[in-house]
Amino acid sequence: MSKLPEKTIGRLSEYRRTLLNCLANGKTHVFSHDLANLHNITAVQVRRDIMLIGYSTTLKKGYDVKALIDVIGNIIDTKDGLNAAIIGIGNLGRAITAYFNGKRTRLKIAATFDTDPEKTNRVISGVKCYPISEMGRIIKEQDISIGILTVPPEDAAAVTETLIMAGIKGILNYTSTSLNVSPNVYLEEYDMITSLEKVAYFVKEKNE
Amino acid sequence: MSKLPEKTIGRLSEYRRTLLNCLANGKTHVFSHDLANLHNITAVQVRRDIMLIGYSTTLKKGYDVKALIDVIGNIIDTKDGLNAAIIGIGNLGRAITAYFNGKRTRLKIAATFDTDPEKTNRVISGVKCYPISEMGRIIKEQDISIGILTVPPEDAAAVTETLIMAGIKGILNYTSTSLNVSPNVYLEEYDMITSLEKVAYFVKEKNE
DNA sequence: TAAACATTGTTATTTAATTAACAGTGAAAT
DNA sequence: ATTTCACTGTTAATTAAATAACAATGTTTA
Repeated sequence: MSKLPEKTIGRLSEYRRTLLNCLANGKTHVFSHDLANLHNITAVQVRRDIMLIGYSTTLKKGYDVKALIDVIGNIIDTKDGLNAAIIGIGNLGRAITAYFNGKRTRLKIAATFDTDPEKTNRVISGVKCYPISEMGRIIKEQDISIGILTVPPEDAAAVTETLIMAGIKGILNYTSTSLNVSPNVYLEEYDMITSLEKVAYFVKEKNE
Repeated sequence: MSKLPEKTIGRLSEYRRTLLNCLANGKTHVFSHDLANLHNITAVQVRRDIMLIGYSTTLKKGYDVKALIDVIGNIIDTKDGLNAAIIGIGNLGRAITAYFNGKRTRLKIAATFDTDPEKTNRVISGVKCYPISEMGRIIKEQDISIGILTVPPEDAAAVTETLIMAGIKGILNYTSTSLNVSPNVYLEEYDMITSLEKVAYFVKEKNE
């Protein structure tokens, strides 16, 4: 089951979100073209992704929602779940924490970190905030394997080093500082300014 | 100059951010491999992107930082600038507004919208917040062409419809609801849960 | 000055991702 | 029944993106 395309992984996560909605609305089956419409992609794309993860149905009544949720879960989730931590509990850190927690069973934000003494040693957005100085210890104690960076750009490099020393396995970097990590740490970067500038560019393009 | 690859546009935005940093640090020239290292990509990729936008240098002392910033600006920015609006000024909306404004000269967040009367008709993160009921009017008055959606997922579809009626040209959607828009509106979607799940998947992969 | 080197610009190749094409098959319609 | 239809699964073709290869050229070094 290894070697799934990166893009497919992203879509599987999205399919699951939609499927969970379907389930909540009492739908038991869903067609490939329904999923496609809900995600602005083609039905072929959906079927191909689902083929790649080895699920298939003999019925012509669409995919079994529950079964498909489980299959996707077995691909994306680990058996025992993973813990993540937010580093920098400003507006963005809070947004992510509040938005995410409780939504998934096998992935959770277990701790947050900050330098500001006003924020540390309190519970923020439902999660305890620790001083960054204790980060190494807490990460090991709580078995945290993913770090989400929402610190000011000038702190990103130093924080990353601490994270890696503490044995973090994956980093999701929301700062505008591009990071350099060894290949055994998975790194995903996202910059909101770039996204906005991209939209601006294509808006300009369309109007020419 | 048209038909630049989408990925190139994203990288140009990132190069410019780095170049502005270089300028602030007094660097006047930068090698392709310097830019590459700063972005975790190859020097070939950098040179190719720069080739595509038609900039070149005869010197073997790297690219002229200032000149390159200008060339990228002429690609990405419009002459007169574009205005964007945040819809939903919760934690995420605030984070984006505060993070973005003032960073660029030809792109700015000109207004924010919310339904909560506690928030409306006040200045939040430096920008005036209007009630969503006035969105159509304000968008036209202030010539806003980009909408950034940070509302709860259940409101996304309705807000989008209003935006499009008001003549918006591009949408950056941070809600978990996937949108359906006509092809003359540029749509970019980003979901943080998906990103986090992707990181979790690849962390799992690496440890097998 | 000439040789060695470093750097860019560009074409060719490879790889990744998407889309098209279509065979197979159960369900519905006649 | 049997024909038509609607869907799925999968291979083939296409398109987009990244990488490799290398010629051209200015710079440094001996």
